[in-house]
Amino acid sequence: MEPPKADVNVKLTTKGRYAVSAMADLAATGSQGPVALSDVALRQAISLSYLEQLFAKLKRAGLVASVRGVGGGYILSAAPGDIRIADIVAAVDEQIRTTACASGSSLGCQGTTARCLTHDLWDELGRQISIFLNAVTLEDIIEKRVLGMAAVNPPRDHAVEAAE
Amino acid sequence: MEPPKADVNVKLTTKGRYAVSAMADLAATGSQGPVALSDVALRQAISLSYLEQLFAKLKRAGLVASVRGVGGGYILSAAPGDIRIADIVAAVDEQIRTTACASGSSLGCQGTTARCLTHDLWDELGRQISIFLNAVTLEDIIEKRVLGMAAVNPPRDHAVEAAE
DNA sequence: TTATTGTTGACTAAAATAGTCGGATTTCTT
DNA sequence: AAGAAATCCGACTATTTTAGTCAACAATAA
Repeated sequence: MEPPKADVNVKLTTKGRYAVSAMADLAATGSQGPVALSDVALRQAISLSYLEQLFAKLKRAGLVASVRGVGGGYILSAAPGDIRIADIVAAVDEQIRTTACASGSSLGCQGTTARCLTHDLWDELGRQISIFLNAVTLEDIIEKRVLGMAAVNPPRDHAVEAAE
Repeated sequence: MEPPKADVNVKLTTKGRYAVSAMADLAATGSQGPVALSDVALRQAISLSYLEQLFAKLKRAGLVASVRGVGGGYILSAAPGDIRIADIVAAVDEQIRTTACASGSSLGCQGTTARCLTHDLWDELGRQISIFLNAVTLEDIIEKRVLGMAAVNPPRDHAVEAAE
């Protein structure tokens, strides 16, 4: 029942998007056999060489398995419903350097000074993103079950009201 | 009662963090008079010239006002409780180019093909982040009211359970 | 044995990020 | 009037990241 390691630092680049797109492609098309990257490259309009790089990382992370030779390709290591988007992004986008103060441990920075007043903010935002990406699986994507999950507890009553 | 324009594309760089830190500094220290950037630069350990760039944008966005000359500096244009983090980030980090398919309008991409299956995902994540940053104000930060706001509605029941 | 596919690693072009630098302008103080 | 303290302004630069390319090699099925 312990939550998945809520990796606070998430980086969101097109690399991560490509990886998720490719994985979704795999989930959607490769139900019975391996899918060749050249096919994925065509469908998703991503260069083959670049896909190879991404899948090397995905494989290293244990998210896919490969079959070499003619008729080979890649297959998901688990059911689409068991692969979380957070895992994909984490496998491909190397962790962000935690800029200023190390998030997670407020040791480096004194919260007393104004210096690291924003520490909690980025920490919480990272957690927010992480929770979202951990809650969505490949299956959700191909079943289009993603929309309308937004719900955040505002801190107080001034949640949202004109400001400009 | 209409929600603030939920800007879906948020970019999160250190530039945005610096801006928020500096604004929080302003909110915390400048209750009665203008605060000179050189002071902020010292306290937040950001280069003065860089701060100047940031505050030019913040001023252009109407978030701060400036007082020139000796004893001058910057002051918040509104009460800390009325300045949302989303506004600060938006003022400083120019909008991300919407990579592949324009988010918001699914016109460019056919959701039918596997091509843009992930469209909804990034759309929703952007909305998620946006909601969060719109819900937090400068006041929340200096009052340390930010932690523990995480709450996302998972799409189904498989919300969070082992996957590796 | 040959075509197909994955595997690896080095290399590169372009863009974004994170600044720096020099000077000009305004205004307060003396 | 002079000088100091501050904002303004624009150009320039270094570093890092992104998004690839390229070439050679390895495994495997037909």
